[in-house]
Parts: sequence; structure tokens; C-alpha cells
Amino acid sequence: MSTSLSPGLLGDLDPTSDRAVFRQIADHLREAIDRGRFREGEKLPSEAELVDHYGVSRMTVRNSFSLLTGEGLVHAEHGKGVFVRPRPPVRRLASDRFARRHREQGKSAFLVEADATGSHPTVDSLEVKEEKAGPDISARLGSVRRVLARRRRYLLDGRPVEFAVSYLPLDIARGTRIAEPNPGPGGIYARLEELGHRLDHFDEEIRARMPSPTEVKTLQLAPGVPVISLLRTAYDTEERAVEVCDTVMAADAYVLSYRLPAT
Amino acid sequence: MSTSLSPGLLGDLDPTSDRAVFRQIADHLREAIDRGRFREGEKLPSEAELVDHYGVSRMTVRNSFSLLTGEGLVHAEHGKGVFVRPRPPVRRLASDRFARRHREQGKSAFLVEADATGSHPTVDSLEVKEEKAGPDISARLGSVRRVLARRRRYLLDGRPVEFAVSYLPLDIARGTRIAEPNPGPGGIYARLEELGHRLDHFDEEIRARMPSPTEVKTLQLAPGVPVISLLRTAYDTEERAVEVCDTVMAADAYVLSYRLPAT
DNA sequence: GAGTGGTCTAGACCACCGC
DNA sequence: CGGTGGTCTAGACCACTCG
Repeated sequence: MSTSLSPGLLGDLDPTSDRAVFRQIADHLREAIDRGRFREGEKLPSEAELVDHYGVSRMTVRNSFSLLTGEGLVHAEHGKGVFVRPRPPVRRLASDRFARRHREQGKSAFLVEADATGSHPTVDSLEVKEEKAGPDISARLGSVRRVLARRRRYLLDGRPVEFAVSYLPLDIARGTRIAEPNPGPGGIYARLEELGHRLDHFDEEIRARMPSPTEVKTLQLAPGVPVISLLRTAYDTEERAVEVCDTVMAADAYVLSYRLPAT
Repeated sequence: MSTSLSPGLLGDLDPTSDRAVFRQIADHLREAIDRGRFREGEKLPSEAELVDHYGVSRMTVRNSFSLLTGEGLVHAEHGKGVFVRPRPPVRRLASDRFARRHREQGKSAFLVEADATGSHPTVDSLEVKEEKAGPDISARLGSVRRVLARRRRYLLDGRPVEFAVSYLPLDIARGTRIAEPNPGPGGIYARLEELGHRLDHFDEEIRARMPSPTEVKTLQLAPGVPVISLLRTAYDTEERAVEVCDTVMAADAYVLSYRLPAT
């Protein structure tokens, strides 16, 4: 046993309350965190200390930790303790991130922005191959059966933040630089324009949800972190959909920003 | 005890595996759901049945349910069972939802869309009052100290889906129809334009995170459902920020859609 | 080795649901 | 009423971290 809790840091249980004991304990801890009594990255009292303080069983304490973990407030480290989750640096995506002027500078959107925030960007899990299009992708690309798929994972300072798959019709992409792992300066959008598909606009659909186990793995997501799912379709000036990009982002690493005209 | 599980529905545990038993059980259930062996709204085997089937203690089974609940895959109903969570109808927000032509038809954005999807829209918790601006809001509105705040909750077919607070500078809103609970046809944006603040554009910032306990309550969120947080700033043609709207949406009820120019 | 969280057991009593 | 999930206890053994 270690030192006992400083009194007054956490309140006492209310035995007359209907609220379950583990919820009351979670309330105490949540409030203490909100009030800054525990700061980002700081260690909470250990399970054993809370068992002593509240006079409850260990499972009850663990149950309240589990609540807070699900809320994304804290995270446990085996053998070390339970800590207040720090808010990671955030990547801001502006709505002009695909503007032609950026492409013409020869850098991809991801690299441009990472530079701006002073982080070190990396791309891995690169995979380019032809495959059968799922029904959703196929519909958006104009009922194509097979597509070129470009998969890659983006990391910032070594931390995975985003996984993306681009799908392109074979009649556009096959045999071009788009079908190579490194598509060259300005990325695939620059290549599409060189191929005569002058880009007109993008449609983006945004959803948020809890990640699948696979996504937890590839993005190394902490419990209680949702993902933002972004489905972007690129159209050329002839109104043809020339690419669909399916992106999954760690929600705690992103702020998406859009400008809407009022007219 | 009720009827035993149909054999083969769920596999057996792998005692040689390093994977914790409750995770293996969760894997089995998740896979069965993915394969459609349990459909939306359908009941999973009861805790007692799974205890029998796997020969584990009840807490172990509950632990695996807890995993799936956190993933937003299932939800428990006291006294009834654990059910596959149905995907609720979704509200699509298009990027032209604040276009002037819609305002001029006299309906608010929320009502227009709800009509389009055939759902019955409601607004409640209406509250309009003057208050001190938080630092974030103040900064966006040009360092105003006090603001008019308009709070309201949106429901679709009786289900709460969104909670929003609009903040407006007092020198614009005080004493106008904007300060009244019902701002009239076309909403506050129509009133702003009548007051000479012709709207030019909106900036929207989108985040996703797990909800606070308060948000769980006001939006009646099921466990494992994140929220989308949207902060919109409205600018008039003189580049003045005339409104900031802070919106929290149930993520399972929304798809946000934006159109970006490629230029 | 002492302290931490991770997993699991085998019970208990309760509250809610539907018949 | 029996079946369901909700809460809680009092242990046990393990794996990880750090001094």
C-alpha cells in the first residue's frame, strides 16, 4: 500500500443516492479532472488507493475507470497507472487544401500542411493495385466494375493519424504514373490534370463513428477516440467522377474546416 | 435456463491463444453480427446462455458485451436483452443549406430538410438571453464582452439529434426580432439581412469526440455514439463576424456534405 | 520486489420486463 | 413468476514497469 489519498481531493459517496457507486466515483474523478486537480498526462489515484478511500471492491473502482476511458477522458497504462489523456496536436484541414495553386507547387496536401505545423510527416503502407469495386465506390464512379486502388497511411511525428484509399477508373489510371507507388510532384490530382481531366470540384461526405478493431490497430487509437470518415469524390470539368477517396482519420487529431458561400 | 445455443452459431474458445477470453467472445459475436447471423434490432444470446456455451463466469461475458457496446455495435435493454444496434435514419446536411434562396422561402434550414426526408421535426429547450461571452466566442465575434445567446434542441420524430447555441453581438441583436424566441420566417439569418448585414459566407469547423455526460443526457445518446461538434461563424459582406453557432450533433444521425471548388 | 493494471471466478442481491 | 441485465463483493493469478 502506498500513501493514502489527500483528503478533500475526492468527495465521499452518497449512500442515499440512487446513482450507482461506480458512477459516483466516476463523477468525482471527472469533476476533479475538469477542475484541473488532475492535469493532462497526470496520474490518477491507483485502483488500490481508491478501493481504500471509498471502501469498495476493486471491480467497482475498475468499473468507474472503464466509464471514463470510454469517454476518452483517461487511459490506462499497464504497470504504471491511469492517466488523464493529453489532447494531441491537431491537424487542421482547410477547405482550400486542394486548390490548384497548392498542387502547382508540387507538394501533396498532406506534406504542405504538416510543414506548416512543424510536424514531421510520413507515409507508409503504400499499396497500389487493381481490384473489384465495391457497390458504393462503383456507383460513385459511374458503374465501373474494376478500379485502381491506392492505399496509404499517414503519420505525423511517427503517430498514425489517417488511412486513405483512392479509387480511380481503370480507363483513366491504368498504365499512367497514377498506377505507380510514387505518382510524382503534386500527387495524383496533378497527374489527372495532365491527363486532360481538369478538376472542377470535390464533394466530401463526413461521418463520425467508433472505430472497428482493424481501425483501432492501424491508427493505434486509444479507447474512447472516435474516427472521422470522409468520402471525397473528385469531378472534372466534364462532370465526370474521376476519383473517390475513402479516408478514416483519428478524430482527436483533426479539425476539418470549410467555407460556405451564403448565396 | 432457456434453450441452449444452436451449435455452430458461435465458435469455441481457443485455449492456446494469447487473446483474452472476453475478447475472443467479443470477436465471435462481432463476426456473427458482421456476417448477418444477427440482424439489426435482433437479440443476442443472453448472458446466461453464453456463460453455458463458453463455460466462463458471468463477468467475463459481460466484459465482452461491454467491448461491443463501446464500439457502438450493440446496446443492452434492462430486463429484455442485448440487441444489435439499428442504424437510425440519417440527416444529410448539404453545403448549400444556408443558401439565400432557401431563406427566402421562409423556412429554416432544419425544417426544410426534415420535410424532404419525410420526418417530423421539432424544436424545444428554446432559451434566449444575454450573457457573458466565453473567450473562444468572444474572439471570433471581434472581442465582444457580452452576447445574445439563443439555445435550442432539434428533434426528429421525437428523437433529439442536435443541440445548438447561436451567439450574436448585442449591438446587432438587442431589441430586434432576433432577441425573441421566434425570430420569424427564414430564421435569424433572414433577420440579419433585413438589418443590413448581407451575409457573405460561413466558416465551419468540424470535430468529433465522445460526448460529455450532459450531452449524453440532452441528446439521449446510446453508449458508443460519438458527437460531431460544429462551430460555424457567419460573416457579412463587410467581413464582420455577425454570428457564431456552436452545434453538437448525434454522430449516428448525420452525414455532413460539402462541395469544394478545385480552383 | 513492490506496485500497478489485466483477467477471471463464483457467488450475491437488485430492478426491470413480459407473461 | 422466471428470465433478463445492473451492481457489487472478495478473493485469485498474471503481466508489466520501475527502482
